[in-house]
Amino acid sequence: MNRSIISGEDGARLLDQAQMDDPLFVHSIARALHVLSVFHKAEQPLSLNEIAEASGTGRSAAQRVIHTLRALGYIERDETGRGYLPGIRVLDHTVDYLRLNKLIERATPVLLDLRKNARERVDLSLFDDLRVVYAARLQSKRETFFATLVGHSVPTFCTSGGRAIMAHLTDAQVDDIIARSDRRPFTDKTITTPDEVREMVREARQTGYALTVEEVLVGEVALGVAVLGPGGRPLGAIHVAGSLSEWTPEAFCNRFAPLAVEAANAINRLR
Amino acid sequence: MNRSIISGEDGARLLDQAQMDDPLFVHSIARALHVLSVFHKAEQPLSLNEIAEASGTGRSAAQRVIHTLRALGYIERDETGRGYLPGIRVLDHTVDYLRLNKLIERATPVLLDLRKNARERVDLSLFDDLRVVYAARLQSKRETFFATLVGHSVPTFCTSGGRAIMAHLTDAQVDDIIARSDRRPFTDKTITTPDEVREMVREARQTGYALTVEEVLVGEVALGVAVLGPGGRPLGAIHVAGSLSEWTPEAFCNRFAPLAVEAANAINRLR
DNA sequence: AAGTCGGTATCGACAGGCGATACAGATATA
DNA sequence: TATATCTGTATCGCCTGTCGATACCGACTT
Repeated sequence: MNRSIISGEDGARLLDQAQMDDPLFVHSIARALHVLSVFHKAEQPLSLNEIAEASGTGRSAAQRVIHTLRALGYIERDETGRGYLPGIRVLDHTVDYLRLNKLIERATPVLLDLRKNARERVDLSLFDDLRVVYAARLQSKRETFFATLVGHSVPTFCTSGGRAIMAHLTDAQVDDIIARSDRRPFTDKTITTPDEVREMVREARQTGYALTVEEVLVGEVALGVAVLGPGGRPLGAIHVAGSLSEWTPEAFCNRFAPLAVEAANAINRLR
Repeated sequence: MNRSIISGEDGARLLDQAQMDDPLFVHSIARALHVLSVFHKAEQPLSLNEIAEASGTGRSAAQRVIHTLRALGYIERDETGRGYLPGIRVLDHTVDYLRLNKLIERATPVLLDLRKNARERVDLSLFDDLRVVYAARLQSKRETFFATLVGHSVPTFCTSGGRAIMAHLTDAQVDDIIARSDRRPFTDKTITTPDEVREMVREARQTGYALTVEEVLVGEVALGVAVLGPGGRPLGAIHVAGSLSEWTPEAFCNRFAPLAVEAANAINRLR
């Protein structure tokens, strides 16, 4: 049974025991955000009871949290039908994050230029440990709903950008990421064995880019190149994604690898 | 002095007296989210003291809130230089909001199709009282950084989409929105007087769309059509935006008004 | 050194959030 | 119609977890 792409990576980091007895840690904040995070696994509006159960919070606490988040605009009622949904207010923080992120700012013009030349979908993803998060998405002609979503995250180990990023980490760090990752496959082609992933990373170290074929989405070929920060540390990656109905993996690679590598270099130089 | 587009509309709704003595209202949540909202007015990383001052929270409380939000990934340190920034974790909620919003889901394919035909920038904005919030952005060839930001918000009264939305409200509601809006101009062409705005809304009621020329961005012409929900209530709008270097307002209107109206109808029918 | 600013840590008091419980309306099952 | 099970909402006293004050440490400036 393959994994659904819909729910994506679970961003909910379970609160470890460590911060349970951190005197500076404000638990009510964690509870509230944990309640809001429950929607990450949801595929429809959630009722009070569902939220309470899914978040492990009691009914009473969940009620008060929802009440508060609703008053602040972070949760809304589903207009048609019953239940709650995330509120539009979360988008205020989205734009704050995107706006204030220096990498996104300096990458955007380069990406727009790349998309103009490539005429395929171009994305910028940000490295976040076990996952990469799409922060900018420039569509091509025909796309799916999910290919337009900012904030969508996918595992580092099985994406082109993630492998290009790992190519700039030490072997120990790569092994660590692979070991801690949930490596359930998305498609029949998802490469999940540690050895194979390591091999892909080694290849990426040679060529300067990583190519994945149908590892996350059937019919999709994607090419990723890492974007670097101070000290050569990888901060994210740029992706070019196309359809196997139009390209063989080899042709795709020949056509876009130089463009993408050049774009990544341009971004790195802007530092 | 014209208003900067950078900071956008201030999404921070001040907590009224009403919820001060609401027994269900959890104040620590409000405080935390208020601290996070401080970045809405920021244009660079903020220090602890700046956050404390800007949020009106004391140093101690701000410290604990920041500490907690940082542990959860909602705030990060600026790697180069000092201070704090919003954390990547906020994008998890972004994707939850976008994913679970039925309007966005059913509008996306239509928008992608519209952009394919129009070959200009196409946006979907959502109606949120005094402002409209961009929820989907499909770029054209050359764009600016800000034109790619999901979550960016602009005032209802002076945008094409906002006026198209107001055309579906009662006169009383329109007057209310105009009266409560911060009507400082963005450019020299921003129409700010209540009478003129009302006149534009009346026009939009006639034609079924609204056109704005350089009211938010110099050199930009934008056309908006409302998207409706149950009972004919406007939920948002689709926009087509182009450059005055390529189009006269009339030509732009003749070319794209039919396309945009048709697209909006298609979205409404999908209900 | 003396001053400022950034970030961190400690601690006792008391407000404010916690859980339990109850209530009301809608939809379902018999 | 009665009964059950969902919704969402409201009340209240106890006790815990958060608050503000204050102190501390290091990095820059002057």
